Amino acid sequence: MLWHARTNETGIDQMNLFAEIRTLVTDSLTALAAEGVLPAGLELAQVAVEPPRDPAHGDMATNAAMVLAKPAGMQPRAIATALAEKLSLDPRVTAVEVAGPGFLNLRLAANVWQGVVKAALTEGLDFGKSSAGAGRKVNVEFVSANPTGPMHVGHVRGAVVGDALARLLAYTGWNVTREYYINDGGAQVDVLARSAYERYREANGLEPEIREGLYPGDYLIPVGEALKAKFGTTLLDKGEEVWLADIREIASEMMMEEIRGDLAALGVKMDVYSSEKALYGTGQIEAAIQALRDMDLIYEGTLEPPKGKTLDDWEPRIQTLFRSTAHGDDVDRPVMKSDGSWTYFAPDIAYHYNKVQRGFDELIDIFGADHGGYVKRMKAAVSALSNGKVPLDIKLVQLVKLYKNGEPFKMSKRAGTFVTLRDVVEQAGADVTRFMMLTRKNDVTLDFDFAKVLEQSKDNPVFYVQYANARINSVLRKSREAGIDCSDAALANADLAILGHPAEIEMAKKLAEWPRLVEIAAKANEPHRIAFYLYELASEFHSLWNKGNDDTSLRFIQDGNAATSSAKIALARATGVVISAGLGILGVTPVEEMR
RNA sequence: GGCCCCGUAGCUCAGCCGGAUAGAGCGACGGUUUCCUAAACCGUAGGCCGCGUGUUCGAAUCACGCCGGGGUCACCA
Repeated sequence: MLWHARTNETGIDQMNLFAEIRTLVTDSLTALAAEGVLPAGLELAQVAVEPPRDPAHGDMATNAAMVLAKPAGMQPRAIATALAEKLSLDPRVTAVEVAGPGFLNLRLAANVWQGVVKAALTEGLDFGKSSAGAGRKVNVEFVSANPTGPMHVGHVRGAVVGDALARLLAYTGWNVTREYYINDGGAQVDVLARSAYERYREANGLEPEIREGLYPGDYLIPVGEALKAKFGTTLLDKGEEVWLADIREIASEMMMEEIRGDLAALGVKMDVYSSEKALYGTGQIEAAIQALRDMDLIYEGTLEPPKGKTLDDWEPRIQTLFRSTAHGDDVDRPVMKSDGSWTYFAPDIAYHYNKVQRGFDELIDIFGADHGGYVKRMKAAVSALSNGKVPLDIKLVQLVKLYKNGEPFKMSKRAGTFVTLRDVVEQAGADVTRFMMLTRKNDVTLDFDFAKVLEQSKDNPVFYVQYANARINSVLRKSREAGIDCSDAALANADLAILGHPAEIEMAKKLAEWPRLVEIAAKANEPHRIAFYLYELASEFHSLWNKGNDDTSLRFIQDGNAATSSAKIALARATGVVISAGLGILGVTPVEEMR
């Protein structure tokens, strides 16, 4: 067999064709150096093996000759010619040509592509998995919504992006922790408590006074009932100094219960919930600040007013500041208010310090785009507290614009058009919602049209991908009815050399991109790339399917020819495997039928 | 004013760890159903990749400077 899957150190079979061919190229270059054709000790890091944009240029292209020309002190063409000769000795390579300024274009044997189909069938959902993460620990913090109410549509995107990223990293060998930071230490939970208190009065038959600045939502009515059940009427005539702390506790816990339910409805399960409030009184904040102080990064000082922005109430005041400018920030940031209490930043520093101390090799935060101004100081803090050893990547997730039938849909608490996560999931379904949330890069705003996401047409990428999977399952169903063994093991042993039609080879080539795509997406922390790939994969499949209309030899089921059928069904099933693996990373359930 | 993000086809957006003639969907126009699900497919038309300079063998991609849009900016979280 010319092609065989490689087993890496973690025991996961992987077959990344691009990586394999790159190894072939670098091995060949090393051999040329040993033969004295090339100088010894060339740096090969810049050597890339990629699919050429134009398929007419072949299956793989490498820039090796151009990258090495200068360090080797040779003409690109000379290197290219020597390398081409070496590469053409490999049985996987059927043609090598020097092109353009010095590209080497490779064409690969059909059985290489057929081998990809086999690999997908034997490896199943592990096809494309990698050990790039090498078991390193990564913490993905996302959602972290205030525990003051149910999650609304604005939180959905962050939840989906965070969860899909976590799945993607797990798929690539990282040891992932999903974490939610509960913002329960600030004034907003006092507001929650006061709002809940009014609902408590209401539960006792009094008229609630939902003053300006309190949370008016109905979702606090059950909290009022619960408070009545617990306290009866005992708190009715008491001031908040008596009840505030208790009610804050109870109400925020109930809200977190609500939020956990919201996340579950979306299919998101956190590994760890960390509480901001729990950091107070434990000395953790003080310890984190002290650690910074020990590095001479904390000082008492006065900030300049922001230039170009008029603050009528600006007055210089002495505050405790973090010298974040020493780690790339634009101005130093206050960690303590002038009254001696911590700013929001201080516990967050302690929280991130805690994450560093828990031994994570990398931290990722998913924030809403309105927190953009917070990125540099947080990175500065982590950089300082980890001695620059733990990278923090912060993904800002842009707004979701809601549409109903093409009309913008404004959310307003007052007008009662407050769209909750539950509303979205109930109307669109968790799968559709998740996929749609990943059809844009995180830093671009996303339109979400309730009518469109439920439409069954190509306009709707979720449907389009699911439809391809349904067609594949339809083929498998019919094949089984016809008595063909459609187990993956049986299909993997089919005579795949039958898959020789260009359209079939194209399909296999698309499958071959999957491991590489996963690798790139994980390296960039960009799960949306999976969604885009799946769309392309589905497109390739629909195309092949329709070619069967004109050319019956391209149909998957070939009546009366079991061997041919098995090979073609294997190709369909391999595609289904990759679709399932991809949807799995997005947290979307593949459907078997569209009806 | 500082910082961050965005600017690619009429519209919505991919591509951006530098690679060859820049892609997809929608919309427009023209085709494809005795056939494994036409809920699909195929084709045509449509681009100073915001502008400029630089780095490079090579720039949509990197750097710097502009322009336009959005976000954000000391005791909010």
